Amino acid sequence: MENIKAPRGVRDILPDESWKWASIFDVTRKIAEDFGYREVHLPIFEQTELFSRGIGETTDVVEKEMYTFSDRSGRSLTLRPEATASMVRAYLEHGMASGPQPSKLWCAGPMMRYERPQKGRYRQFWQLDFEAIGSSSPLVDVEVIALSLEIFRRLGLSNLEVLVNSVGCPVCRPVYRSALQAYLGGHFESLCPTCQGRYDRNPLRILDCKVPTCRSITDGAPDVRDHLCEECRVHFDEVLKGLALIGAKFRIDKRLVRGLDYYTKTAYEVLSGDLGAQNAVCGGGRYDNLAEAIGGPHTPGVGFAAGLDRIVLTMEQQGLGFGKEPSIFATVVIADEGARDEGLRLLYELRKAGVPTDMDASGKGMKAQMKAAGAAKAAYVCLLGSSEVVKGVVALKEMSTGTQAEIERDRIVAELVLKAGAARC
RNA sequence: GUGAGCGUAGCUCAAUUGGUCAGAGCACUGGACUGUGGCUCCAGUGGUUGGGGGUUCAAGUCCCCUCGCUCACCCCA
Repeated sequence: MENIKAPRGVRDILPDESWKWASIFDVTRKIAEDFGYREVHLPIFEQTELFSRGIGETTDVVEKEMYTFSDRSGRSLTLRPEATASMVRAYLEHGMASGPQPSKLWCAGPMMRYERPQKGRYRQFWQLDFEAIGSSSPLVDVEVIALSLEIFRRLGLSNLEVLVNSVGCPVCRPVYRSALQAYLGGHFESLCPTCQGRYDRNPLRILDCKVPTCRSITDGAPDVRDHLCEECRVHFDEVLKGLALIGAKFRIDKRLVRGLDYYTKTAYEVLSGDLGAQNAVCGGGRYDNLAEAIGGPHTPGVGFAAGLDRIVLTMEQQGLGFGKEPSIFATVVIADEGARDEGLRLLYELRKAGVPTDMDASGKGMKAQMKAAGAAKAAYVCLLGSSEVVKGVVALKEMSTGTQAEIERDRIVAELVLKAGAARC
């Protein structure tokens, strides 16, 4: 066990941090209920084809970021790099189309991508994933976006930017693509090398380039909105109208394109101003062709994924609170060995009664036990020595004030249950 | 995959031009206060200075390699 460390790009979420994560899950779970989304737990590995066909063979994720391996029977499996494809797979596999539509589902869990780690980017990262599958209504797009914004609102996040765009559909995207290529062709020599490479493979990505010269070229590029087909144009307008109606703050960004092939129509992103270069805290959109791509019937869907690691980073950066950190409520302190048995009994009576209680197990001196109680931020100490045991009492010390009083042994549990209950409110 | 910066006790960091430089604070454990925490004081545990090689009388301190971390490109949550 010497020198074995966690693999590159993964990390341990330790107690000082994990309780913050738990509080975010609490908030998320409540919002899911408020919006009518039900939780599912999905496998963290799937057949490789699910992702290669669903996300798109030529995407970066599939080409170079997947953890793919064969199991002992030779099947090719892949650690999930995202959840949407799994969600749609589960929807199809369990015939959810026969239930009320759309199926509104969510899940939370780790995703794995083989990338170079940097601020806000890990090889195993956590996402909150919400999907509404089985409806093509723009109101569902609105709901999904609104849900993500509600999460950030309740967590108290500020300095966020919401970008919305439409990436069209198989009917109009090729038209726009050609128009874009025609325009960019005139500036080909001025584009950066990577963009020149993107020109044929994925010209839409050039809109996203950060190189200043590319940006100034694309400033004058044709706008997707002028090339959407009737259906996509109407859909986009409805989404924008719906967002405006519910008072969502957002900006239309014609440069917004998504890296995954399955997106159609609505694409959106939420950016945090308090992260590094990896500033997307949430991204999503509509994927009406995903189900077919993985072998199912045509099934529209829309959803988003929010990055938990990045949410936590942003919240810490903004100095936001995470609710109350759990701590022990009472500590049983033994003054001498003659009280140890009684102390043990009291410890478990309190625990059974639901009072978070601890007690030293290693035979430390009383002073050390008191110190530990203080360090654990216990609100009360139940002090037991031989004399207390004989008298049938417990010396109850309130740590914040230092005051101490003797309570009858048979009343102590009820007393602490009461105090603990009051402390929770 | 590419580039830059950095790697000294659990944590945060010291160590003049290579020469008692392997230290401090915090944390932890114990003690001063033999039945009482948060303050103070004292002591102790803890490092083959990421690893390997080289230069030198002498290297955390210079050179090379390697591993790792961080940030950025790329891409995205």
